Amino acid sequence: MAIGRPSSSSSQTPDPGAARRTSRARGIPEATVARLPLYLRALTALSERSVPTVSSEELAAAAGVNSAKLRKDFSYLGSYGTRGVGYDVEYLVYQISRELGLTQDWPVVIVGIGNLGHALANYGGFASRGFRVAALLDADPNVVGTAAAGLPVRHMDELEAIVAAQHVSIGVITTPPGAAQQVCDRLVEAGVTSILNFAPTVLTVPDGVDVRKVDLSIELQILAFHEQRKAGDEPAAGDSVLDRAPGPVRAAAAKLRRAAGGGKAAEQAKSAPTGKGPEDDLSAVMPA
Amino acid sequence: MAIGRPSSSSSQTPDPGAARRTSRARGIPEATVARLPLYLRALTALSERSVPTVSSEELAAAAGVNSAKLRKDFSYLGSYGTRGVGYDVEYLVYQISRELGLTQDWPVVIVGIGNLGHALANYGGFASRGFRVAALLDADPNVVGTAAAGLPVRHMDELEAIVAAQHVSIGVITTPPGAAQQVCDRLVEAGVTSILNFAPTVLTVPDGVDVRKVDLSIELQILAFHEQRKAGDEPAAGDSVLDRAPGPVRAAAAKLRRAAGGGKAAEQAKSAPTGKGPEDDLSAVMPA
DNA sequence: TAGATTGTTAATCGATTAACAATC
DNA sequence: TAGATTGTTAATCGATTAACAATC
Repeated sequence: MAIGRPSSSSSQTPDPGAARRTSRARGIPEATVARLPLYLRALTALSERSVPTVSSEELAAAAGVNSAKLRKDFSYLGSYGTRGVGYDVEYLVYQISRELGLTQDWPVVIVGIGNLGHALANYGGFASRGFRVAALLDADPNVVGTAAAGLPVRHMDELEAIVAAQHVSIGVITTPPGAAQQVCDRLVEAGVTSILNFAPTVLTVPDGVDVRKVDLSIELQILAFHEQRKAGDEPAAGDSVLDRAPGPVRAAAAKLRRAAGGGKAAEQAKSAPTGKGPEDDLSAVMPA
Repeated sequence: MAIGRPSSSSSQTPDPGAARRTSRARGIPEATVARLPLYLRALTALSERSVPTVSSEELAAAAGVNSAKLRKDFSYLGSYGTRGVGYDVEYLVYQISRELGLTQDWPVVIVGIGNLGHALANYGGFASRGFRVAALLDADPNVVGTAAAGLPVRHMDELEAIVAAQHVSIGVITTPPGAAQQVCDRLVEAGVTSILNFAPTVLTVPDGVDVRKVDLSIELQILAFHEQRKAGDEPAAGDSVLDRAPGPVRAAAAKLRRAAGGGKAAEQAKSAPTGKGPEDDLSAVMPA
């Protein structure tokens, strides 16, 4: 009954404490930190339109949150508003930028230059927020040497030198899932302490390294869950009556299935789209 | 002090209630729904290795969560385990797939075929979970007619016909931010009721339409926040002593700045990387 | 001053976690 | 039976929200 890699040290999702404690040290809840970029984006748009001040109600609407939450969030940063008036747009842009660490330069490396790596390399929203692409890296000799977003793709072998020379602390992984842990290990070994992982893999990292994950398919699955419930409250086709039977009946059915060494449920599982196949193979998208 | 579009109806982030209530109707908390895809992925890997059963401890490690949370999550689905033994892998794959609605076919349209649209069109993780790309759409005549992932890119004008003919209920927006709301409106008008938005824009949709958002830059900003705190607990450069002064002093300083019509803080904000510039312009990434 | 809006309080709600009885 | 592991309970924690006093 062995499974894959034991979680020898901390991995991404299971240490909500690490990140939480870090921010709690300055008293800013993680949920608030996650919303600061939304506020910053809305404020930047106002700034570009030369709007001098904005109320919590207006800014909340622009950011897509409710105003009580916004005021609560801002209260963790300090008292930056003026009662009866609102918030000074420019000042708030600066304070939030500073709080998020965006007033400094953050060199990042992107590893795995497939379509997604390309998309990220070209993403204007990075550069405008202090993130600078220090290097694009790939293991594939056919990709190395090509250009993406005006930068040459360099070989993975140069990783350590680049990280050291440019003081890179943030790495972005856009490799196929099979290469992700290995790439992660090398990034960490080279000195990277924050990783943004686009590969559908659970990464294991030492304490002190933060991993965040963006999963292109999970959001779609969550949408499907809710969509299914809109259509009429019935479960999907291919359903067995047993699946909705009371607990004890279900448990007995499960036992029978196991005893039969597969049987009905296993057949259903195999006919389901999630059964087998090249799961999560992003090689077409993400050469490494 | 006017800001952009008033939130005439519900928009994505501010209605945590809508999605929550939908799932609560069947008793499954939203946080649990969001983890089901993680469990499914781990289980699928076990299934491919022909592992027959798995304990909550092992599966939790593979999915990157703690085992108490996993058992609690599974308890909302029913009693699918066997005490002393664990969970039947194939059966659980099927049950979670069914719960997420992945045992049925979900045709999706992708609008905006830049690098990111390409990456998504090629993403193997979609097809293997019941998501079928019904059409790729773009407004740019130079893009229309080219091929991506073996499919022809079709013109936006065909949107309504495609959605109707193929019963598309899920749309993916990978356009530049300026086009996103307009595209969203057309999707909704055509009958789409779930939207996955990659454009850095707050979308406004009518009740009954779900929007989820994937933001390529927000995760990086959250990492920067934590990274900044690792370096030593000092705020970034460009800092004023006033910024860390007690509340009343800060408030007074803010008032002075406003009275002076900008002054020090505004200058700092302008020199900060988030000040001005082509914010969120993904046109290089996402032609529409 | 009167009106407007912030910052904070307190109640509520949902999520997490450890512990353990139930039971295979 | 003895060992293993689930499913559930209850405590704790963090996040959300409405309401309103403070105050511009």
